[in-house]
Amino acid sequence: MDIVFKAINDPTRREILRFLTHGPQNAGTIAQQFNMSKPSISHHLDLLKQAQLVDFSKKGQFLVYTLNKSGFETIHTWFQPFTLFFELPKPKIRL
Amino acid sequence: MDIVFKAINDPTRREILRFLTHGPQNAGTIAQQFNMSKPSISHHLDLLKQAQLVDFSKKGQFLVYTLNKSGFETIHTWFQPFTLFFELPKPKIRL
DNA sequence: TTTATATTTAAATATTTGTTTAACTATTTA
DNA sequence: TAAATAGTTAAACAAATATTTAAATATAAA
Repeated sequence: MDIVFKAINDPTRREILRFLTHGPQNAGTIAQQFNMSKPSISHHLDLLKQAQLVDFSKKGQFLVYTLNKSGFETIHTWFQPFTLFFELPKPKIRL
Repeated sequence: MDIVFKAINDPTRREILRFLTHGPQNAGTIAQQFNMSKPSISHHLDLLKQAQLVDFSKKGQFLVYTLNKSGFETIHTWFQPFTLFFELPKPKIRL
């Protein structure tokens, strides 16, 4: 659980997640969006992977990253009691 | 925005937030829940305050902390696009 | 094969973070 | 007023983090 919160703490990683809502992307394509070295992005992707916020599959020489529902469910589960407390509009994620 | 994610990154701070769903609590009462020095808890409360996840008011010699909706709304707003993403129909087979 | 491309892993480093002890401020009680 | 209580602020430091450059791995193209 800790790893998910660690993962979304970094602004670059949050941008990567946002970028992936547009669909699956190669590591290189993701790296291009940021003024940052590839190893740094690779490190961020690794952390997002550990948090199960992204997943990847190998397509030839490319690694294609996608959003992974599991990590987001973890966040949702943590957040739920507070939405009840405040009666915030409920996130519509399907569990 | 960054400060909110920083705030919820720490497990002690997440426990404090959870504890406050039971209602307003004095700093001292909060500190008692944790095997940790008061200054450390005070520091965590300060960060939660900066993130607008908690608020406090002075009652005599006591500081009474409560949950603050603002910070949670920030999290909710950030989370929303991902809930929408996972509601979309499953990706179709590529032709 | 050899070379180029895509990406990760490793090593090094500066910055940030969480914790503690000690000192300080404010309020209550005797 | 003096002493006790509630809590914060300050200083110091070890541990964790994000970044970079350089080296390594794997696949594709020539």
